[in-house]
Amino acid sequence: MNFTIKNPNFDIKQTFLCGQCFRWTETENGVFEGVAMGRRISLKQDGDTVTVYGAAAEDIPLWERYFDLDTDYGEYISRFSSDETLRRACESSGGIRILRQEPFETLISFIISQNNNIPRISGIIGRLCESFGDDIGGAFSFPSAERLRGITPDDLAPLRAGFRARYICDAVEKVNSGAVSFEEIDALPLAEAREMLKQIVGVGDKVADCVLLFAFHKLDAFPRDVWVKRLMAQFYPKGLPECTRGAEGVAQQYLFDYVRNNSGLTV
DNA sequence: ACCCAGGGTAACT
DNA sequence: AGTTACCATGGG
Repeated sequence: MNFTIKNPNFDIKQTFLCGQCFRWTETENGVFEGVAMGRRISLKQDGDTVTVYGAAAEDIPLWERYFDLDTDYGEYISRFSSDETLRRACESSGGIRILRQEPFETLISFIISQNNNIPRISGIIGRLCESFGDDIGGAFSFPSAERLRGITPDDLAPLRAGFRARYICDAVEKVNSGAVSFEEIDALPLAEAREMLKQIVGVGDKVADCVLLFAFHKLDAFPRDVWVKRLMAQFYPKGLPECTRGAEGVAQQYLFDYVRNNSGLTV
């Protein structure tokens, strides 16, 4: 079935292409297709109306949660706009919503992301899904940690993930053993949740914060990649402005998308 | 041939 | 505590 979403500050193109997720692709003029939570849907946006195609009726609440439709982003935009740089970032990228993605998929995806570029990240993830995920009718789900139990770097050779293969294996093992517990991470404050994720070889501050922001919706997480380090040095040498307090991750994503899409900025 | 890519690790000061 | 080579792969 199909259903529609009317929600302010929701731009599917910005949301899907801002680098927080890797399994949504624009197939034809404005139509996005992808797989999340083992389900395949497509979406199209006309003005403030987003139409979702191919969703099961009972999954509507699940998608509403995935797209974070209950969060008032207008409030963040209003707060941020007291700062001039952030005001411009909101203008350019304020249609981004921080998705509530699946923890395991997000963890593996951002392990793969390190010292890598977005097209190749998507390629490696796609091959992981084709190799180990379930065929859900023309697409493949992201494999579970349980499905990947006991995997070795050699098993992952077809992915061409390079030195990251052993990091993936370590993550699978620690998730399956319970050393890394998503239930505990969900309940823990940012710093302690970060330390739990950093037990995994190949997970440092940046990857951990991406997982905490894009899967666990800890909006105070502030992933510092090369782009963010550059923009912080240029615009905020003394740190983020007060107006971002408690929603640093939302500001991060607006700023990241803003500087990446405006090559005129000297960052 | 060289550089970079949503970094992290190990081995150095 | 702060710096640096190296990591595997692919595109410019």
